[in-house]
Amino acid sequence: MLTPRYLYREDFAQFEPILQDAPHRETSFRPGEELWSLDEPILRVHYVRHGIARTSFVNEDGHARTLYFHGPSTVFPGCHEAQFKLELSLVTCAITQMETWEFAVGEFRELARREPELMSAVVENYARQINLLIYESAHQEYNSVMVKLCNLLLLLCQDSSGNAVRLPQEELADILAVNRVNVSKALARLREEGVVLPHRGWVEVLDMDRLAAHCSYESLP
Amino acid sequence: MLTPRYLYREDFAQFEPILQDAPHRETSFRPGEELWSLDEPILRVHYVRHGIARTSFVNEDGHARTLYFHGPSTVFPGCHEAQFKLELSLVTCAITQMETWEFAVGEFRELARREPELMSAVVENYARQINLLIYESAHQEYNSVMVKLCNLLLLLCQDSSGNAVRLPQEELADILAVNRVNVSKALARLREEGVVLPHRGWVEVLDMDRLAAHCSYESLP
DNA sequence: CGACTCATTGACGTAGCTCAAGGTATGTGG
DNA sequence: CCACATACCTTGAGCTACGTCAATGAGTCG
Repeated sequence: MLTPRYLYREDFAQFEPILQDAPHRETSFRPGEELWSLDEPILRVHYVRHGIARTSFVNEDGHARTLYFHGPSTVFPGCHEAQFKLELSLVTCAITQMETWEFAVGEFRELARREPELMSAVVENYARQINLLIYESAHQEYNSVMVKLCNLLLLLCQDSSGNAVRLPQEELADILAVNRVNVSKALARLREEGVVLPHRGWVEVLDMDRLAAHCSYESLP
Repeated sequence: MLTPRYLYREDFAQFEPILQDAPHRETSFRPGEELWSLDEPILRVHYVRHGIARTSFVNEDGHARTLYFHGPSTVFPGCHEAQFKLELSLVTCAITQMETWEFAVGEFRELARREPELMSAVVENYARQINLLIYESAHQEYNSVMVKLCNLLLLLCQDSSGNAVRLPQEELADILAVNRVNVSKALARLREEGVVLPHRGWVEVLDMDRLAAHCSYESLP
């Protein structure tokens, strides 16, 4: 039974030889550079060789909500044919140095049709996205900032198999769609309880069990 | 450019002959009957011949959030292999009399692998779900109850190509994850403005243009 | 050292939740 | 056709979690 994941990685590792043989362009991005930008329809697909990118949705007022992170051996944004208005408001931004293989979305789609295994992996990947989004919109929405934050910290620790969440508080707030100040206040309470130790730019989890005790059922493994 | 849709229909109409030939079981459901229930892993796929179902996510505390509606010629929930913990909290319930063809999920998956066109339709369908969920979790979350409600009414009218939303206020509240009382209050304001006329069990939209004026950019066609 | 980003803390206002009481359509059985 | 039960809807009062604003502090880098 799988729990939601914010960081995607390794989902397409087995297809690297196939992808290498298919026509593509080798591209690289510096930290902060955008893989695609606002108002840009989705015409390219990236296979990540190295580095991590963040995809977020930018509202009319400029508020950005982080949706997920893409790590090595992942493909995004996908290969569906329909074009959605909302996709124009998505931004993907390299947060570390990145190397990718870039495909035209139509060619990637044809490749996937010829290779049923690859197509199945695309479906699995979409299913994982749906799972995360249902989790956020149907479950997290009802939780208090405190529970939301604990859920997020727990899931991020599971993603990275460690006890360090290497994101600044503003990033955490953007993932949760809550105010940065309230993230700080919730962390202060958790620090008093001895559950976490906030640092500049990252959060250290001291007591994973007590963190889990704050979490909701859907977030536990 | 497509906007989000809460009601799915006709997406798989062209595959009806293929599906008819594949091994399946003809099933029917009365209004209120559950196609699948809480704590039930997803082992079956339905192709809807007639009627409408509602899928919702049920929280620990019993709060249900409506995710989407499935109408004629749609397939759901899909055919991915991974099993997510969250899926145990999903409930699909017939809201009208329904006739469906039921497939074992594994067999449907094999069928889709043999028929690339069908697999592509599955991908398009997943993409549409992702689009709706991003809309809800990244966009609607920031809006006030008033704007949320107007967005929903507009999109539902587009789904049904009419000016009547045939859902009780409690259903609207469950889609928006807001309180039923606040839906009532927002509708009262819209009634004063002459935009809508609330009835028992449904809402009539009197002035579509002024309704759209309340809506946010992402919700407009 | 100064400039920058990131974090902390407090004061304040308000949107939306909860509770509660009452009103109005719809359906059923006598 | 009326009495009654059952949804569904309306409106108001009170509370609180969270957003906003603002001022200060603390780590990092050139």
